[in-house]
Amino acid sequence: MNDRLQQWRAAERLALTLIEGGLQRMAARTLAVFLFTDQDSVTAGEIAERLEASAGSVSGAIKSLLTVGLIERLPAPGSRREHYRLRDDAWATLFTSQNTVIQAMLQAATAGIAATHEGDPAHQRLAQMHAFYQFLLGELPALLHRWHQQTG
Amino acid sequence: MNDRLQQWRAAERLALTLIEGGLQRMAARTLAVFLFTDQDSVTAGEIAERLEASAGSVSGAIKSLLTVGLIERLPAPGSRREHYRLRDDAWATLFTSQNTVIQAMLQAATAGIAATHEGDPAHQRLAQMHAFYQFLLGELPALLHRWHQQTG
DNA sequence: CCGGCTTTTCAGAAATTTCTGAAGGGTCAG
DNA sequence: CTGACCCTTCAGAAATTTCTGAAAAGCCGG
Repeated sequence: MNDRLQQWRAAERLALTLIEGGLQRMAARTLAVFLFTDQDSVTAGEIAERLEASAGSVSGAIKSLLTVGLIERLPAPGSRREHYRLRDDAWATLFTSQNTVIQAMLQAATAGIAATHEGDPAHQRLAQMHAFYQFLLGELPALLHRWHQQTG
Repeated sequence: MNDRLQQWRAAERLALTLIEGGLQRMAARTLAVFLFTDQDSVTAGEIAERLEASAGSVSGAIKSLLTVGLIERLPAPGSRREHYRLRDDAWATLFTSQNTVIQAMLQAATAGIAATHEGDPAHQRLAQMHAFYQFLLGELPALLHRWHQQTG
């Protein structure tokens, strides 16, 4: 029946999922708009209207999405308003942004290893942690490579 | 010099990293204790003392760590207190717990695809999203398999 | 079965995160 | 140069998350 309603529901559900995945609330809702819009690009004002949110919070959300690299600002098409759209490799980017977490884990493990003595149980546990994240860090580039090849 | 101080600092830093990774504050600090303790297992009371936190919050943290499968309750060694320790495959488990997020992403994308028409830009974007997470979901089992092989 | 020691539960407090609304800045048309 | 429009910034408000403290429940030794 009502396609619009269906889409609105799907968009809201997706936003909730994105929040689960670690995005901030308004950033997640904004990203959902970028996904579900029928236009090629949208402006901050359009997002605010669609989400019934203040211009301020939308501005903040856009800023964070830009920083992470999920959306991009389009070369101004002669209009006064800035246009944005979802980047092509947005999902891979979102996934990759966890690499920083992995690196942080590695560093934390390394620091812990340095602070403990060889034989300590803590030392061993930290070594295991280090090994796992080292492994992960090594695997991810190849994983993303396979993805890019597949879409080729 | 002061090993204890070094270890305490490393533990706190690791807790902060874990929080970045998505854990709740107290759960992260508790996990850090499990990593850095020199004992084989610890009790809730010991954790509360070390973190200078209330027994209540420690109880909540332990509960959540148990649920995610990062720690395990040990068969009572004749004592009145429950003993817990870090599970061997804790880190792989922590990583795997993101699979649920991936599955949720897939479902959200599927719902969106169903709610849009074939030619729509939104339809295409959702299809791309779906493809990526489908790919990821397919890769992860093999990744974890390689990890388990490597450790032997 | 009782007493003491632990842990769990939960309502309220504290802290943190997130949103809004208004002021300010930038840009383009005229 | 001016006016209109839109976006950004930021202090304060609102909402959510997280912690605590006290009460209650569980468990073991005696």
